[in-house]
Amino acid sequence: MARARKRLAGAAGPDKKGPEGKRTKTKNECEASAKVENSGLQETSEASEDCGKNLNRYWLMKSEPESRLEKGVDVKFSIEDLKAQPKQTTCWDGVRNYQARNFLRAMKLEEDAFFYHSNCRKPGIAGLMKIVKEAYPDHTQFEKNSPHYDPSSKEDNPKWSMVDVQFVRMMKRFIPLAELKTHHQAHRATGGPLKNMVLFTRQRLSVQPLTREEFDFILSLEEKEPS
DNA sequence: GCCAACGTTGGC
DNA sequence: GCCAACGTTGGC
Repeated sequence: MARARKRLAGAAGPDKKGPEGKRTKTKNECEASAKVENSGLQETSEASEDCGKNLNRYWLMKSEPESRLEKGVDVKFSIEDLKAQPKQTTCWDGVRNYQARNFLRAMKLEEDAFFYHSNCRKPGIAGLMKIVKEAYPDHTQFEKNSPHYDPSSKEDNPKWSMVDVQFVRMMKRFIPLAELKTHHQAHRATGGPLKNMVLFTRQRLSVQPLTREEFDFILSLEEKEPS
């Protein structure tokens, strides 16, 4: 059950109603399957380009590898902590942002996700994990002692979700945020694969999608010398 | 520790 | 429904 507390996502705090509702965007042509009902994030491509087989999506999930107390509870959870879990699996609890939650709900079994270290001395991508259980209610929203307790959420209509993730491997080398940013900035000029990477276009979003091109490009960086 | 970015709250 | 105040995220 992992005591682990992942980083909550985005602004926090209890809420009332949430910017839900007007989630309409959808890519209709692909129908039912992979629709991420969230704002106008990944505007173009992605979801729509592969109605055929790869409805697969790729993800980046942030967690804090260094100790920090939140309501008296240490929220530290690094990739080493994930490796140390039974079956190297944990539930990704504590996400309290609607956009991030909607991405959690869009995740499918076996999809890949980068494990990102945030709010630390060396921010960046540390490793790879995969989704091993699709979205279900985050129990910590009902736990009064949890830093992520949400008194406005009711058991018969849970507001927040989580998925289970399993460690896959470490990156062959750690990919620092600064390096990703350098590529992002270059790609904005050249039209390269990281030009729209959500890590830079939507700050503070702790669960985010990547395109296949972004995912593959980042994997290719493993083979290169640090820039 | 600073502070920019940005989501949320609540008065009006 | 606008928008200023406020709180959080997270790099530096």
